[in-house]
Amino acid sequence: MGRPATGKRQRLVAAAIEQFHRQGYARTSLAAVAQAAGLSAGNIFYYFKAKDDLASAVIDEWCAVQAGYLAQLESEACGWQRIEGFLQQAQVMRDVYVTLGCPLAGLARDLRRESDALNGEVARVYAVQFQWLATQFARCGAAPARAEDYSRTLMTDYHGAILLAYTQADASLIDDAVERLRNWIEALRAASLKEH
Amino acid sequence: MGRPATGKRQRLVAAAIEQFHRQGYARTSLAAVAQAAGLSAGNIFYYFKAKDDLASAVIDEWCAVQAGYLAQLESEACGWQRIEGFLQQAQVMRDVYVTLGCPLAGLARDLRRESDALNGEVARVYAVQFQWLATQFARCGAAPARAEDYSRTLMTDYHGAILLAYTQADASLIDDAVERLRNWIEALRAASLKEH
DNA sequence: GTCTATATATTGATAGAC
DNA sequence: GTCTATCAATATATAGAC
Repeated sequence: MGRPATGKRQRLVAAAIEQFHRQGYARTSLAAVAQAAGLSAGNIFYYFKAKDDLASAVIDEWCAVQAGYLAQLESEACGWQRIEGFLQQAQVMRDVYVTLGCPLAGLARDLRRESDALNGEVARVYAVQFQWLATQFARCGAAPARAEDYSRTLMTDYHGAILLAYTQADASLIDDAVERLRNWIEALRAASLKEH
Repeated sequence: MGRPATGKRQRLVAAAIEQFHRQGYARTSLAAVAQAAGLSAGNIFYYFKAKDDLASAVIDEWCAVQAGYLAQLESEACGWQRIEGFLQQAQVMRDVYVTLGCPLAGLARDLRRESDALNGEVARVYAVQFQWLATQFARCGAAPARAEDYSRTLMTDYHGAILLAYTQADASLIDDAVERLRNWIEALRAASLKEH
């Protein structure tokens, strides 16, 4: 790969993730990212030959972060508890979401408007969540089509709550949605127990 | 007000609305907005002394557009039909939402990251929707606290669907959410009829 | 292979002409 | 009151030094 072992590339990606989230892609200058990572202004172009490439690396990192988080969740809990564990992410990150919004939603908008090349790349990160949830619902006994439908319902309500909590600066929209979804999951579980 | 009668100001706002939606706030140059409105590059600063002021005018216009749309809905339908009419907005605008996302959500992100002065201004536009829905639910017989809760539930699912339809470039997420919410509203209506 | 000095383009904004 | 020529700052990107 020819990547240097100094870890500067990783530091650049980490700095980019934070600044993209905080200020958005367009407003974040490569010079600022380089500086935050301890490099001189123009040096970042050695590691990423264009701003697009840095964005691409950021998306890859988000995919890895999400996959890692969900894998950990899978090792810690079982069945319906895994799905409820997913909801906890919104509460753990609540204040960040209210202040800066969901980083994925921000990136999705920024990158789709900025570069055709990156169009749809962020969808991959969401797809990780969609698919993981569908898998969990299926393992809880839902038929494949049902499992996917449940996943989409949960994702829609979940990310809608994060979005509006951000725009309205009102954390209670997240709390309410999480409670609503918990009740919904409980009802599904009760119904599935009845069947057997 | 001292505003010119030529309508140039209105044309600037209209051009800004479209370009902010299409490319985002940061990437939209004032020169491009001026040109789209038929003015020379620097002339826009006569009508808006800073980019912030143009953004502020755009938000005001969005508030007026939303209020106008909801007032029309109120004159065309009654009771539960009004709430179902609200859902239709997502289906009428479906293709635009999938391609460019919800313009309010885009503005909310852009402006909040760009300027502290405009922080929370976009919340006013969403608030128009929140409040209108709560009013309609209340008129359908829901207690005030319940009506507000219903409004928040509908808004969360509704805007979540628009968001994910955009990020995933998948219109069916909107269709599914609208159908789900229609059924939910029908269930509420049936339950309220039972009470009386 | 790693980094720095510099080019080029574009931006938001202003001073001042008509 | 209306608009134009121009500024100063900042951005991405490159050529080439170490």
